[in-house]
Amino acid sequence: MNASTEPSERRTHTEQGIERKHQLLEAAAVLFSSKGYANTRIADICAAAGVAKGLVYWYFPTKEELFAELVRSMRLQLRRAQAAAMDPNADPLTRIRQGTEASVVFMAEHRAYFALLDVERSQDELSGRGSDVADVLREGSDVYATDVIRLVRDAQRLGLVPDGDPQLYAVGVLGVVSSFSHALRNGSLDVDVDELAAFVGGWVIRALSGESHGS
Amino acid sequence: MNASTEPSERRTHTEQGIERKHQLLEAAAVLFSSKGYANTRIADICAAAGVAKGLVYWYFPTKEELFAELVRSMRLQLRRAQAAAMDPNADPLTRIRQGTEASVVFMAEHRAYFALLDVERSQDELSGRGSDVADVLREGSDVYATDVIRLVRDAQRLGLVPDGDPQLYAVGVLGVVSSFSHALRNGSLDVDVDELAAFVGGWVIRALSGESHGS
DNA sequence: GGTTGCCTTGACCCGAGGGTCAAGCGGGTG
DNA sequence: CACCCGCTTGACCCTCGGGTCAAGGCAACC
Repeated sequence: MNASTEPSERRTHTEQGIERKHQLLEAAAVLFSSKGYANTRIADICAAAGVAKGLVYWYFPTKEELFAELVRSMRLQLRRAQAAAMDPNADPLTRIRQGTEASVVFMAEHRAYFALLDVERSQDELSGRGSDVADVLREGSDVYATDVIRLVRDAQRLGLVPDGDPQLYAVGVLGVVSSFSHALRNGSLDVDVDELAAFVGGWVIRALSGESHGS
Repeated sequence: MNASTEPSERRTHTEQGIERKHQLLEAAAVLFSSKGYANTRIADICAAAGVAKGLVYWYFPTKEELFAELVRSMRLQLRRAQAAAMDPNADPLTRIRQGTEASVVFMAEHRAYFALLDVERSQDELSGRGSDVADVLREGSDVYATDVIRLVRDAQRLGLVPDGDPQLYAVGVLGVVSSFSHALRNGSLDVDVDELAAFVGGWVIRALSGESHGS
């Protein structure tokens, strides 16, 4: 009922072992995001990585846990990218725009992988019932929400955003990023990445404030 | 490779048969949208509808086709709701807002069922490979897109929306509706429906024009 | 050379679940 | 009454795929 998150019964890996694990995660990421979780067989992952099927279970307890690890890792990277992009001295609205643009760029650069985070929408797909994974996903998506909610509150306090439920604004902000991510992936959206990021940033700012803010 | 869309080999149904078919669709809708497509067993649907398992295959060739029929039906209803809400004499921007608000209301009223349309995002889940269903989904989501794109173009021509790729605007509009739909379903979003609709309508208008338009 | 422990293999197991089928039921029609 | 046909059943089949396992390598260290 636990294992994996951190302690208990953890295997020790050599240099080579760690690398092999990354290979598997890499292969899994590509397949999951192109064919979807359900349509990706353990055997596919192994074939892609060029190893035998049993090996997966040396590194991961279950398919779900392998997936969860991928999601955690992607999320960590994304948050780092966001944090790096947000100027701590800027006003909340600007910070939201910076975070949004960073998300778009990140998602474009990691197209394949980013699809995984999109799964948070269809969590239901995974949670047959209280699988540990379901928790990981839920708790994870909340992180972004609370972040944005806080920024929106700050912005409202400064009069940059009109009054209204901050949660609603947050849903809008997160949703639009997710939408463009999705559209960019399976879509006929062949625009320049920076252009797209700017567009989305502008979209969010206009939606939040009703005014176009300069870059 | 065809069957079902219309012709060939179609069974004739009695009054009772049609009703039974609706029962099955109803049960399937509830289960699919609460547990997801992959986690819903044919057996579950039958249990919920109180019939034997074999009966499903009297009315539907496969599980996928049953699903596709649900999606088609939901989409039809939604488009009707949108069309009814849009004033043919209003300006394009207003029409977009009306369509958006209608979508939100529709989605709130059909919470459970609407989840199915959300699946269009995770089409990949279904399309193990060129399954007919994948086509139905793709082609279907395009309908909304082209509609919105046309309206955006009109609005731009009238100077109501700044220049820029109409497709990008369309993705934003459709995405935000989908996002709020999703948030409302599995979410802590317990706001009044009309209030939410108004919020989303306003959001879209601001994002499109940079100005708040009155209701 | 032996031993310990990380790593790798591929054949195997087994439950789940989509789909089939032969049989039966009941109402309408000739 | 006999027949057809739409409808209903539930046992059965069979594939697919996640997960297991016993049997090896191959280092490094003693």
